[in-house]
Amino acid sequence: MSSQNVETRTRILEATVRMLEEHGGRGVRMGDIAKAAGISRQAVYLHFASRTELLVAATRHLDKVLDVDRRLAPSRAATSGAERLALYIDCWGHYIPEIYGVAKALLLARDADEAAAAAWNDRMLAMREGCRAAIEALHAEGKLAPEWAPKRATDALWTMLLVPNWEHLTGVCGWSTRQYVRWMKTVAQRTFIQESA
Amino acid sequence: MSSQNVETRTRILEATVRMLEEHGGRGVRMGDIAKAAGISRQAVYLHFASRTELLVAATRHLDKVLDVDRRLAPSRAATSGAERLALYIDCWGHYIPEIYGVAKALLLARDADEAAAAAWNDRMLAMREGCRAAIEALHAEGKLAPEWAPKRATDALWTMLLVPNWEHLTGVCGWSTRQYVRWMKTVAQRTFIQESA
DNA sequence: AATGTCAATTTACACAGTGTCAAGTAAACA
DNA sequence: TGTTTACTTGACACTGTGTAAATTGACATT
Repeated sequence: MSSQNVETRTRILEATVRMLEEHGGRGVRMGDIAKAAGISRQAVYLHFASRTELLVAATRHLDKVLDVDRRLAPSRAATSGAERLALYIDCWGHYIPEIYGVAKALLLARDADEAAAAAWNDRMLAMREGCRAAIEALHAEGKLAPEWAPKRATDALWTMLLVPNWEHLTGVCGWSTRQYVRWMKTVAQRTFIQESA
Repeated sequence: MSSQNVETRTRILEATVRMLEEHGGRGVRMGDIAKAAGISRQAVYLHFASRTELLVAATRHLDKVLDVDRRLAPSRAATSGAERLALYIDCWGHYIPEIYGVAKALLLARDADEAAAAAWNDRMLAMREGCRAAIEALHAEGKLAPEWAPKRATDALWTMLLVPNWEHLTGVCGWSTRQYVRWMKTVAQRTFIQESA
């Protein structure tokens, strides 16, 4: 793998991310990406075996560039379950708009391609892990509202935070991401945190 | 339009609904539907100009068969805002699994076809109207939690009740529809109904 | 200077699914 | 008998993905 090879690969990934961002993840073809990267469509296949593989690689590339781990640090450092929950929602809620183009493309590819579905699943399972940790922190403090088993609460929080909900609220309803985050925090607090007398 | 014509049209619609139910709205082609209806693929185009048009007609057909209006009656007859909200969630929550196949197909077609997107939008706006009415009923009683403007609360409830959330909870998380309905009611109550002292 | 290697190019094509078009058929009806 | 209606068959255009083969141009090795 020569350095030329790596450079071209990176250029393709950057072009992919750029194009997907610009077009909201819709209607971007292999040829469009190739053109944006300044190479031929077929040359893209020298680096990525399929469209899905390219999308998955673009997702990973973007995660690296945006440094997910650093962003998650505040939530991990929280001193209470309630704080951890709020900080996690903050982090994820502001992350969504930055990955939206690529995420949407993968989300769409999912319908046609099993591999894309699996890749998206993986990603969402990683996100679920954050939800689980926040719920677990609450549970450990005895602050999880008593009617929720931790697993069930995790599923519920996980579902609330799914990309399509952000998409609908900001796209169709016209909310800002800030409003979205605020609503998610409110609902999560009222739903999962035990009311203290 | 002869009676022969109408009969065939109905047969196509029924085959469409059946096939989409069976396959969860995925991977059903025009040829498959034609075969299920006992006619040639091209004959389908004598009745419906495009796949999208067929899907939209199938949606309407199913709505008629399942009699949405009758189902909504209990919610409309509710004597309090809280009751109206709960009954609406009940009604819609149990309706989703019955329309899921067709709804999913339309949801998928949306990505490629503007007309499908518009049709789905229409449908969802009708659903929103139910949300609005429930929130409005709460608001009229002074029971809407004070931090929510009615429009914003409507958007929030609307989003919660979107099909993908049901899909995720019942599909990926393995919840039953009953559990889904229960969780939605709980969240809606805690989020939108003012805590009385 | 000849040779080999490698990235990338161009051209061509297979495949799936939608939608169109033209010609033909079979029954109903005037 | 001729016409209309509903449908059939078969062929084909279009789009986008993915595959394959022959070619070019730059570099490195010997």
